Amino acid sequence: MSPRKRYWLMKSEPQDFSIDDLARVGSEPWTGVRNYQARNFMREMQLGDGVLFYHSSTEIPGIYGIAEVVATAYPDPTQFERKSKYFDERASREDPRWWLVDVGFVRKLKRAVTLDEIRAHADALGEDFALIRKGTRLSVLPATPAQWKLLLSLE
DNA sequence: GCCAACGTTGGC
DNA sequence: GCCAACGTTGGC
Repeated sequence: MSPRKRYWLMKSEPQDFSIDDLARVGSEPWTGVRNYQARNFMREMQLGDGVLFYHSSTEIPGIYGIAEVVATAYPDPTQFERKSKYFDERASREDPRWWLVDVGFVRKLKRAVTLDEIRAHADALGEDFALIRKGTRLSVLPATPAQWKLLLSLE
């Protein structure tokens, strides 16, 4: 028995990597996460888990598409690449520090669900939704089935 | 570009 | 173990 499907939200700056980029390449290793909490969430992910693809640091922040987990966690190769901006000299292949999953394109939303709209439903989403929790800047965070359903109903 | 909020680092 | 300094995130 495979564990029950779980849901997540993953942020990306569209100038670096957008939902259109994901649509073009099909799937992508989620490199560059250097936050332990976000890393730990990625290590919990299972094949087929649902991902809300969020655009941050852009004119209209919000959820722009749906993706899914297509490879479970493995060491982020950029931590070993000296030329990479994600290089981490404290990491070794025997003892990797950073892990990632591969994310696959599912579909774009018919229209974006903006951060403003998400905030307008803060009460229904509940205080455990980290995206709009004060002071939280996690780039990878969990969503409950109810939160997933509500967010996509705003599409 | 600004800056609030937060995480990490490193001296002590 | 404390905490100041620094770096990063991400909305505005």
